[in-house]
Amino acid sequence: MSKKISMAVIRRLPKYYRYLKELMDKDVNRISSKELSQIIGFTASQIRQDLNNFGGFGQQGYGYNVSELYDEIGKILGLNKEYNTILVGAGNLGQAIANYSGFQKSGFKIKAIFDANPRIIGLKIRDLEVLDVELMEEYVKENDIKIAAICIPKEKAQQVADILVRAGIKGIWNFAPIDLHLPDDVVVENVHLKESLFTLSYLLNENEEATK
Amino acid sequence: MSKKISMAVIRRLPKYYRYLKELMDKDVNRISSKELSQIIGFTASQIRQDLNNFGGFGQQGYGYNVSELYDEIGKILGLNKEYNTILVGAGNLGQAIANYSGFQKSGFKIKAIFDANPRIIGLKIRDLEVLDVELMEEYVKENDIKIAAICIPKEKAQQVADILVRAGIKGIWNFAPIDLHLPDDVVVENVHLKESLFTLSYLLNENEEATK
DNA sequence: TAGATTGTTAATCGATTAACAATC
DNA sequence: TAGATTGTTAATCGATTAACAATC
Repeated sequence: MSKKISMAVIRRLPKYYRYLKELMDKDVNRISSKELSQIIGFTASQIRQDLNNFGGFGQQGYGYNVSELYDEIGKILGLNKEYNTILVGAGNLGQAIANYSGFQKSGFKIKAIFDANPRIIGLKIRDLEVLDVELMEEYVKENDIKIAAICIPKEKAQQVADILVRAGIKGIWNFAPIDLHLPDDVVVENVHLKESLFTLSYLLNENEEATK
Repeated sequence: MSKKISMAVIRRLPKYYRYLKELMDKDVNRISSKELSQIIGFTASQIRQDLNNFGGFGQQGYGYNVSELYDEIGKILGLNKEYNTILVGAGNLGQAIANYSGFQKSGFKIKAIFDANPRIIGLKIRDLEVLDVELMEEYVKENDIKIAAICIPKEKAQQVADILVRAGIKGIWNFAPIDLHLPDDVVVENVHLKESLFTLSYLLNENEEATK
Protein backbone atom coordinates (compact mmCIF):
# COMPACT_ATOMS: atom_id res chain seq x y z
CA MET A 1 0.00 0.00 0.00
CA SER A 2 1.13 3.51 -0.78
CA LYS A 3 2.08 5.97 1.94
CA LYS A 4 -0.81 7.52 3.80
CA ILE A 5 -1.47 11.11 2.73
CA SER A 6 -2.04 13.53 5.58
CA MET A 7 -5.22 15.59 5.88
CA ALA A 8 -3.11 18.74 5.68
CA VAL A 9 -2.00 17.78 2.19
CA ILE A 10 -5.48 16.65 1.12
CA ARG A 11 -7.03 19.96 2.12
CA ARG A 12 -4.52 21.86 0.03
CA LEU A 13 -5.39 19.94 -3.13
CA PRO A 14 -8.65 21.76 -3.87
CA LYS A 15 -6.80 25.03 -3.50
CA TYR A 16 -4.16 23.99 -6.03
CA TYR A 17 -7.01 22.97 -8.29
CA ARG A 18 -8.69 26.34 -7.97
CA TYR A 19 -5.53 28.36 -8.64
CA LEU A 20 -4.57 26.21 -11.59
CA LYS A 21 -8.00 26.81 -13.08
CA GLU A 22 -7.45 30.54 -12.70
CA LEU A 23 -4.10 30.26 -14.47
CA MET A 24 -5.71 28.32 -17.31
CA ASP A 25 -8.34 31.00 -17.65
CA LYS A 26 -5.51 33.49 -17.99
CA ASP A 27 -3.90 31.30 -20.66
CA VAL A 28 -0.85 30.60 -18.54
CA ASN A 29 0.32 27.17 -19.60
CA ARG A 30 3.47 26.74 -17.61
CA ILE A 31 4.36 27.47 -13.99
CA SER A 32 7.21 26.79 -11.60
CA SER A 33 6.73 25.89 -7.95
CA LYS A 34 8.32 29.25 -7.12
CA GLU A 35 5.85 31.25 -9.22
CA LEU A 36 2.94 29.23 -7.90
CA SER A 37 4.16 29.79 -4.34
CA GLN A 38 3.94 33.52 -4.89
CA ILE A 39 0.30 33.46 -5.91
CA ILE A 40 -1.00 30.65 -3.70
CA GLY A 41 0.94 31.50 -0.55
CA PHE A 42 2.52 28.11 0.22
CA THR A 43 6.29 27.67 0.02
CA ALA A 44 7.70 26.31 -3.23
CA SER A 45 9.14 23.46 -1.23
CA GLN A 46 5.78 22.54 0.17
CA ILE A 47 4.19 22.63 -3.27
CA ARG A 48 6.79 20.22 -4.65
CA GLN A 49 6.48 17.96 -1.63
CA ASP A 50 2.69 17.93 -1.87
CA LEU A 51 2.61 17.09 -5.56
CA ASN A 52 5.28 14.43 -5.24
CA ASN A 53 3.03 12.49 -2.92
CA PHE A 54 1.06 11.64 -6.03
CA GLY A 55 3.64 11.56 -8.79
CA GLY A 56 6.30 13.50 -10.63
CA PHE A 57 4.14 15.92 -12.55
CA GLY A 58 6.85 18.46 -13.27
CA GLN A 59 9.92 18.61 -15.39
CA GLN A 60 13.35 19.81 -14.25
CA GLY A 61 14.30 23.14 -15.72
CA TYR A 62 10.75 23.74 -16.93
CA GLY A 63 8.26 23.55 -14.09
CA TYR A 64 4.72 22.25 -14.40
CA ASN A 65 2.36 22.27 -17.32
CA VAL A 66 -0.70 24.05 -15.94
CA SER A 67 -3.51 22.20 -17.70
CA GLU A 68 -1.80 18.85 -17.26
CA LEU A 69 -1.35 19.42 -13.55
CA TYR A 70 -4.92 20.65 -13.29
CA ASP A 71 -6.17 17.44 -14.86
CA GLU A 72 -3.97 15.30 -12.65
CA ILE A 73 -5.20 16.95 -9.47
CA GLY A 74 -8.76 16.62 -10.75
CA LYS A 75 -8.20 12.89 -11.09
CA ILE A 76 -6.60 12.66 -7.64
CA LEU A 77 -9.68 14.39 -6.22
CA GLY A 78 -11.92 12.02 -8.17
CA LEU A 79 -13.53 14.85 -10.12
CA ASN A 80 -13.40 12.86 -13.35
CA LYS A 81 -16.12 10.63 -11.93
CA GLU A 82 -19.78 11.25 -11.31
CA TYR A 83 -21.54 10.54 -8.07
CA ASN A 84 -25.21 10.00 -7.58
CA THR A 85 -26.07 12.26 -4.70
CA ILE A 86 -29.11 13.00 -2.62
CA LEU A 87 -29.94 15.91 -0.41
CA VAL A 88 -31.63 15.32 2.93
CA GLY A 89 -33.23 18.37 4.45
CA ALA A 90 -34.61 21.05 2.17
CA GLY A 91 -34.72 23.98 4.55
CA ASN A 92 -32.96 27.23 3.75
CA LEU A 93 -29.48 25.75 3.69
CA GLY A 94 -30.54 22.60 1.86
CA GLN A 95 -32.21 24.66 -0.83
CA ALA A 96 -29.10 26.77 -1.22
CA ILE A 97 -27.03 23.62 -1.72
CA ALA A 98 -29.54 22.19 -4.20
CA ASN A 99 -29.62 25.38 -6.21
CA TYR A 100 -25.89 25.78 -6.53
CA SER A 101 -25.01 24.49 -9.97
CA GLY A 102 -21.29 24.33 -9.23
CA PHE A 103 -21.67 21.06 -7.40
CA GLN A 104 -23.57 19.43 -10.25
CA LYS A 105 -20.88 20.62 -12.66
CA SER A 106 -18.19 19.04 -10.50
CA GLY A 107 -19.85 15.65 -10.87
CA PHE A 108 -22.10 15.55 -7.84
CA LYS A 109 -25.51 14.96 -9.38
CA ILE A 110 -28.41 15.54 -7.05
CA LYS A 111 -30.90 12.82 -7.95
CA ALA A 112 -33.45 13.37 -5.23
CA ILE A 113 -34.27 15.61 -2.29
CA PHE A 114 -35.89 14.44 0.93
CA ASP A 115 -37.46 16.15 3.90
CA ALA A 116 -39.60 15.21 6.88
CA ASN A 117 -41.67 18.39 6.98
CA PRO A 118 -45.09 17.98 5.27
CA ARG A 119 -45.00 21.64 4.31
CA ILE A 120 -41.78 21.08 2.38
CA ILE A 121 -42.57 17.67 0.89
CA GLY A 122 -43.96 18.16 -2.61
CA LEU A 123 -42.19 21.47 -3.12
CA LYS A 124 -40.30 21.79 -6.35
CA ILE A 125 -36.58 22.68 -6.18
CA ARG A 126 -34.97 22.97 -9.57
CA ASP A 127 -36.62 20.11 -11.39
CA LEU A 128 -36.93 17.90 -8.34
CA GLU A 129 -39.95 17.39 -6.15
CA VAL A 130 -39.07 17.07 -2.47
CA LEU A 131 -39.87 13.53 -1.33
CA ASP A 132 -40.89 12.18 2.05
CA VAL A 133 -37.81 11.07 3.98
CA GLU A 134 -39.63 7.80 4.63
CA LEU A 135 -38.89 6.91 1.00
CA MET A 136 -35.18 7.65 1.35
CA GLU A 137 -33.79 4.26 2.35
CA GLU A 138 -35.50 2.48 -0.53
CA TYR A 139 -34.46 5.18 -2.99
CA VAL A 140 -30.79 5.04 -2.00
CA LYS A 141 -30.75 1.25 -2.34
CA GLU A 142 -32.36 1.23 -5.74
CA ASN A 143 -30.61 4.14 -7.42
CA ASP A 144 -26.93 3.55 -6.66
CA ILE A 145 -26.68 6.66 -4.52
CA LYS A 146 -23.14 7.20 -3.25
CA ILE A 147 -23.27 10.52 -1.44
CA ALA A 148 -25.78 12.28 0.80
CA ALA A 149 -25.66 15.91 1.80
CA ILE A 150 -27.50 16.29 5.08
CA CYS A 151 -28.89 19.64 6.13
CA ILE A 152 -31.16 18.65 9.00
CA PRO A 153 -31.47 19.43 12.71
CA LYS A 154 -28.77 17.83 14.86
CA GLU A 155 -31.36 15.79 16.76
CA LYS A 156 -32.19 13.77 13.67
CA ALA A 157 -28.78 13.64 12.03
CA GLN A 158 -27.37 10.44 13.56
CA GLN A 159 -30.60 8.58 12.97
CA VAL A 160 -30.74 9.63 9.31
CA ALA A 161 -27.05 8.78 8.92
CA ASP A 162 -27.69 5.29 10.27
CA ILE A 163 -30.41 4.73 7.70
CA LEU A 164 -28.19 6.04 4.91
CA VAL A 165 -25.36 3.72 5.96
CA ARG A 166 -27.74 0.77 6.04
CA ALA A 167 -28.89 1.69 2.54
CA GLY A 168 -25.31 1.64 1.28
CA ILE A 169 -24.23 5.27 1.14
CA LYS A 170 -20.44 5.79 0.93
CA GLY A 171 -19.98 9.46 1.82
CA ILE A 172 -21.81 12.04 3.89
CA TRP A 173 -21.48 15.78 3.51
CA ASN A 174 -22.68 16.80 6.92
CA PHE A 175 -24.04 20.27 7.68
CA ALA A 176 -25.65 19.28 10.97
CA PRO A 177 -23.75 20.55 14.02
CA ILE A 178 -22.85 17.12 15.35
CA ASP A 179 -20.10 14.55 14.94
CA LEU A 180 -21.58 11.50 13.28
CA HIS A 181 -20.56 8.00 14.28
CA LEU A 182 -20.07 5.97 11.14
CA PRO A 183 -18.43 2.71 10.08
CA ASP A 184 -14.90 2.90 8.64
CA ASP A 185 -15.98 2.44 5.04
CA VAL A 186 -18.20 5.52 5.10
CA VAL A 187 -16.45 8.85 4.90
CA VAL A 188 -17.75 12.13 6.27
CA GLU A 189 -16.91 15.73 5.62
CA ASN A 190 -18.33 18.23 8.06
CA VAL A 191 -19.35 21.79 7.36
CA HIS A 192 -19.84 23.24 10.78
CA LEU A 193 -20.84 26.82 10.09
CA LYS A 194 -21.22 27.77 13.69
CA GLU A 195 -17.71 26.60 14.48
CA SER A 196 -16.46 28.61 11.54
CA LEU A 197 -18.21 31.72 12.82
CA PHE A 198 -16.89 31.15 16.34
CA THR A 199 -13.39 30.90 14.93
CA LEU A 200 -13.90 34.25 13.24
CA SER A 201 -15.10 35.62 16.55
CA TYR A 202 -11.96 34.39 18.31
CA LEU A 203 -9.67 35.88 15.68
CA LEU A 204 -11.52 39.17 15.88
CA ASN A 205 -10.97 39.38 19.62
CA GLU A 206 -7.37 38.28 19.40
CA ASN A 207 -6.76 40.99 16.85
CA GLU A 208 -8.38 43.61 19.06
CA GLU A 209 -6.11 42.64 21.95
CA ALA A 210 -3.05 42.84 19.72
CA THR A 211 -3.81 46.34 18.53
CA LYS A 212 -4.58 47.69 21.99
CA MET B 1 2.70 39.52 25.02
CA SER B 2 1.20 36.10 25.65
CA LYS B 3 2.24 33.05 23.65
CA LYS B 4 0.71 32.79 20.20
CA ILE B 5 -2.07 30.22 20.05
CA SER B 6 -1.93 27.92 17.04
CA MET B 7 -4.83 27.62 14.58
CA ALA B 8 -5.08 23.92 15.46
CA VAL B 9 -5.93 24.83 19.04
CA ILE B 10 -8.28 27.64 18.03
CA ARG B 11 -10.29 25.37 15.76
CA ARG B 12 -10.79 22.90 18.56
CA LEU B 13 -12.28 25.51 20.89
CA PRO B 14 -15.72 25.64 19.25
CA LYS B 15 -15.86 21.87 19.48
CA TYR B 16 -15.14 21.92 23.21
CA TYR B 17 -17.82 24.55 23.52
CA ARG B 18 -20.34 22.39 21.67
CA TYR B 19 -19.64 19.26 23.72
CA LEU B 20 -19.72 21.16 26.99
CA LYS B 21 -23.13 22.52 26.05
CA GLU B 22 -24.33 18.98 25.45
CA LEU B 23 -23.03 17.93 28.85
CA MET B 24 -24.82 20.85 30.47
CA ASP B 25 -28.04 19.86 28.75
CA LYS B 26 -27.58 16.40 30.27
CA ASP B 27 -27.05 17.97 33.70
CA VAL B 28 -23.48 16.76 33.92
CA ASN B 29 -21.72 19.34 36.03
CA ARG B 30 -18.26 17.85 36.38
CA ILE B 31 -15.93 16.17 33.91
CA SER B 32 -12.32 14.99 33.82
CA SER B 33 -10.08 15.37 30.80
CA LYS B 34 -10.17 11.59 30.50
CA GLU B 35 -13.96 11.40 30.35
CA LEU B 36 -14.11 14.32 27.95
CA SER B 37 -11.50 12.66 25.76
CA GLN B 38 -13.75 9.63 25.42
CA ILE B 39 -16.69 11.61 24.12
CA ILE B 40 -14.89 14.27 22.08
CA GLY B 41 -12.19 12.07 20.59
CA PHE B 42 -9.11 14.11 21.48
CA THR B 43 -6.55 12.72 23.93
CA ALA B 44 -6.88 13.73 27.56
CA SER B 45 -3.40 15.15 27.32
CA GLN B 46 -4.33 17.34 24.38
CA ILE B 47 -7.41 18.61 26.15
CA ARG B 48 -5.38 19.66 29.19
CA GLN B 49 -2.73 21.24 26.98
CA ASP B 50 -5.33 23.12 24.96
CA LEU B 51 -7.14 24.50 27.98
CA ASN B 52 -3.94 25.48 29.76
CA ASN B 53 -3.12 27.81 26.91
CA PHE B 54 -5.81 30.03 28.37
CA GLY B 55 -5.72 29.33 32.08
CA GLY B 56 -5.99 26.70 34.77
CA PHE B 57 -9.68 25.99 34.60
CA GLY B 58 -9.54 22.62 36.34
CA GLN B 59 -8.86 21.38 39.79
CA GLN B 60 -6.55 18.51 40.71
CA GLY B 61 -8.39 15.42 41.86
CA TYR B 62 -11.70 16.83 40.61
CA GLY B 63 -11.55 17.71 36.94
CA TYR B 64 -13.42 20.57 35.35
CA ASN B 65 -16.69 22.20 36.27
CA VAL B 66 -18.71 21.89 33.08
CA SER B 67 -20.69 25.12 33.12
CA GLU B 68 -17.72 27.10 34.37
CA LEU B 69 -15.49 25.77 31.61
CA TYR B 70 -18.28 26.39 29.09
CA ASP B 71 -18.47 30.01 30.14
CA GLU B 72 -14.71 30.43 30.05
CA ILE B 73 -14.45 29.06 26.53
CA GLY B 74 -17.36 31.25 25.52
CA LYS B 75 -15.41 34.24 26.76
CA ILE B 76 -12.24 33.09 24.99
CA LEU B 77 -14.24 32.84 21.77
CA GLY B 78 -15.71 36.29 22.40
CA LEU B 79 -19.26 34.95 22.53
CA ASN B 80 -20.11 37.15 25.49
CA LYS B 81 -20.01 40.13 23.17
CA GLU B 82 -22.33 41.26 20.43
CA TYR B 83 -21.24 42.17 16.94
CA ASN B 84 -23.10 44.31 14.50
CA THR B 85 -23.07 42.28 11.34
CA ILE B 86 -24.20 42.75 7.78
CA LEU B 87 -24.83 40.25 5.05
CA VAL B 88 -23.71 41.01 1.52
CA GLY B 89 -25.32 38.89 -1.16
CA ALA B 90 -28.85 37.63 -0.61
CA GLY B 91 -28.92 34.74 -3.05
CA ASN B 92 -29.79 31.23 -1.92
CA LEU B 93 -26.85 30.86 0.39
CA GLY B 94 -27.10 34.39 1.77
CA GLN B 95 -30.75 33.88 2.57
CA ALA B 96 -29.95 30.63 4.35
CA ILE B 97 -27.39 32.44 6.49
CA ALA B 98 -29.79 35.29 7.22
CA ASN B 99 -32.54 32.92 8.23
CA TYR B 100 -30.48 30.85 10.58
CA SER B 101 -31.30 32.11 14.05
CA GLY B 102 -28.35 30.32 15.66
CA PHE B 103 -25.98 33.03 14.55
CA GLN B 104 -28.11 35.82 15.97
CA LYS B 105 -28.33 33.91 19.24
CA SER B 106 -24.55 33.64 19.39
CA GLY B 107 -24.24 37.41 19.29
CA PHE B 108 -23.88 38.08 15.58
CA LYS B 109 -26.73 40.46 14.91
CA ILE B 110 -27.54 40.96 11.26
CA LYS B 111 -28.40 44.64 11.00
CA ALA B 112 -28.74 44.94 7.24
CA ILE B 113 -28.64 42.91 4.05
CA PHE B 114 -27.25 44.14 0.75
CA ASP B 115 -27.35 42.91 -2.81
CA ALA B 116 -26.54 44.23 -6.27
CA ASN B 117 -29.36 42.48 -8.09
CA PRO B 118 -32.40 44.76 -8.68
CA ARG B 119 -34.66 41.73 -8.48
CA ILE B 120 -33.42 40.99 -4.97
CA ILE B 121 -33.18 44.55 -3.68
CA GLY B 122 -36.37 45.38 -1.80
CA LEU B 123 -37.10 41.79 -0.95
CA LYS B 124 -37.91 41.14 2.70
CA ILE B 125 -35.81 38.59 4.59
CA ARG B 126 -36.86 38.12 8.17
CA ASP B 127 -37.67 41.68 9.12
CA LEU B 128 -35.02 43.23 6.90
CA GLU B 129 -35.47 44.75 3.50
CA VAL B 130 -32.58 43.97 1.14
CA LEU B 131 -30.75 47.21 0.36
CA ASP B 132 -28.79 48.29 -2.68
CA VAL B 133 -25.12 47.43 -2.21
CA GLU B 134 -24.36 51.03 -3.25
CA LEU B 135 -25.56 52.05 0.22
CA MET B 136 -23.28 49.58 1.99
CA GLU B 137 -20.17 51.66 2.60
CA GLU B 138 -22.13 54.51 4.17
CA TYR B 139 -24.17 52.10 6.28
CA VAL B 140 -21.11 50.30 7.65
CA LYS B 141 -19.48 53.59 8.59
CA GLU B 142 -22.53 54.96 10.35
CA ASN B 143 -23.74 51.91 12.21
CA ASP B 144 -20.62 50.51 13.86
CA ILE B 145 -20.69 47.35 11.77
CA LYS B 146 -17.89 44.99 12.77
CA ILE B 147 -18.48 41.88 10.68
CA ALA B 148 -19.66 41.19 7.15
CA ALA B 149 -20.73 37.83 5.80
CA ILE B 150 -20.20 37.84 2.07
CA CYS B 151 -22.10 35.45 -0.16
CA ILE B 152 -21.44 36.89 -3.59
CA PRO B 153 -19.83 35.74 -6.84
CA LYS B 154 -16.04 35.47 -6.69
CA GLU B 155 -15.64 38.13 -9.38
CA LYS B 156 -17.03 40.79 -7.06
CA ALA B 157 -15.69 39.53 -3.75
CA GLN B 158 -12.36 41.36 -3.59
CA GLN B 159 -13.92 44.62 -4.70
CA VAL B 160 -16.65 44.41 -2.07
CA ALA B 161 -14.06 43.44 0.56
CA ASP B 162 -12.01 46.52 -0.29
CA ILE B 163 -15.05 48.75 0.25
CA LEU B 164 -15.85 47.02 3.53
CA VAL B 165 -12.28 47.49 4.76
CA ARG B 166 -12.38 51.16 3.80
CA ALA B 167 -15.61 51.50 5.74
CA GLY B 168 -13.99 50.05 8.85
CA ILE B 169 -15.11 46.42 8.99
CA LYS B 170 -12.99 44.20 11.27
CA GLY B 171 -13.91 40.67 10.18
CA ILE B 172 -15.15 38.97 7.04
CA TRP B 173 -16.95 35.65 6.90
CA ASN B 174 -16.22 34.78 3.31
CA PHE B 175 -18.32 32.31 1.35
CA ALA B 176 -16.96 33.38 -2.04
CA PRO B 177 -14.53 30.86 -3.56
CA ILE B 178 -11.54 33.16 -3.51
CA ASP B 179 -8.74 34.12 -1.13
CA LEU B 180 -9.22 37.74 -0.16
CA HIS B 181 -6.31 40.09 0.25
CA LEU B 182 -6.85 42.14 3.37
CA PRO B 183 -4.84 44.34 5.72
CA ASP B 184 -3.47 42.72 8.88
CA ASP B 185 -6.04 44.25 11.17
CA VAL B 186 -8.95 42.66 9.32
CA VAL B 187 -9.52 38.97 9.94
CA VAL B 188 -11.14 36.57 7.53
CA GLU B 189 -12.68 33.14 7.93
CA ASN B 190 -13.38 31.27 4.73
CA VAL B 191 -16.16 28.81 4.09
CA HIS B 192 -15.16 27.20 0.84
CA LEU B 193 -17.94 24.73 0.20
CA LYS B 194 -16.54 23.46 -3.05
CA GLU B 195 -13.23 22.67 -1.41
CA SER B 196 -15.08 20.84 1.31
CA LEU B 197 -16.98 18.79 -1.27
CA PHE B 198 -13.76 18.04 -3.18
CA THR B 199 -12.19 16.82 0.03
CA LEU B 200 -15.12 14.47 0.50
CA SER B 201 -14.62 13.29 -3.06
CA TYR B 202 -10.96 12.55 -2.40
CA LEU B 203 -11.71 10.62 0.77
CA LEU B 204 -14.38 8.64 -1.03
CA ASN B 205 -11.93 7.56 -3.71
CA GLU B 206 -9.17 6.84 -1.24
CA ASN B 207 -11.55 4.63 0.67
CA GLU B 208 -12.58 2.76 -2.48
CA GLU B 209 -8.92 2.06 -3.27
CA ALA B 210 -8.32 0.79 0.24
CA THR B 211 -11.17 -1.70 0.11
CA LYS B 212 -10.27 -3.05 -3.34
C1' DT C 1 26.24 23.22 -22.99
C1' DA C 2 24.55 26.35 -19.27
C1' DG C 3 20.65 27.59 -16.69
C1' DA C 4 16.60 26.46 -14.49
C1' DT C 5 13.87 23.85 -11.73
C1' DT C 6 12.37 19.54 -10.25
C1' DG C 7 12.34 15.41 -7.04
C1' DT C 8 14.04 13.95 -2.84
C1' DT C 9 16.83 13.66 1.31
C1' DA C 10 18.11 15.96 5.50
C1' DA C 11 17.28 19.53 8.98
C1' DT C 12 14.16 22.17 11.45
C1' DC C 13 10.16 23.39 13.49
C1' DG C 14 5.82 22.78 15.74
C1' DA C 15 2.16 19.96 17.51
C1' DT C 16 0.80 15.90 19.97
C1' DT C 17 1.46 12.51 23.40
C1' DA C 18 3.52 10.65 27.58
C1' DA C 19 4.99 11.10 32.12
C1' DC C 20 4.86 12.72 36.61
C1' DA C 21 5.23 16.04 40.40
C1' DA C 22 1.95 19.15 42.44
C1' DT C 23 -2.20 19.54 44.77
C1' DC C 24 -7.08 19.32 45.53
C1' DT D 1 -4.80 10.86 54.58
C1' DA D 2 -5.27 8.34 50.12
C1' DG D 3 -6.91 8.70 45.57
C1' DA D 4 -7.74 11.24 41.64
C1' DT D 5 -6.64 14.37 38.32
C1' DT D 6 -4.69 18.53 37.01
C1' DG D 7 -0.85 21.54 35.17
C1' DT D 8 3.42 21.27 33.08
C1' DT D 9 7.81 19.48 31.49
C1' DA D 10 9.98 16.17 28.53
C1' DA D 11 9.79 12.91 24.68
C1' DT D 12 7.95 11.72 20.43
C1' DC D 13 5.93 12.23 16.26
C1' DG D 14 4.71 14.45 12.02
C1' DA D 15 4.73 18.35 8.97
C1' DT D 16 7.22 22.05 6.92
C1' DT D 17 11.30 24.07 5.16
C1' DA D 18 15.98 23.97 3.38
C1' DA D 19 19.39 22.11 0.57
C1' DC D 20 21.17 20.01 -3.35
C1' DA D 21 22.03 16.32 -6.68
C1' DA D 22 19.56 14.86 -10.74
C1' DT D 23 18.05 16.14 -15.12
C1' DC D 24 15.43 18.52 -18.57
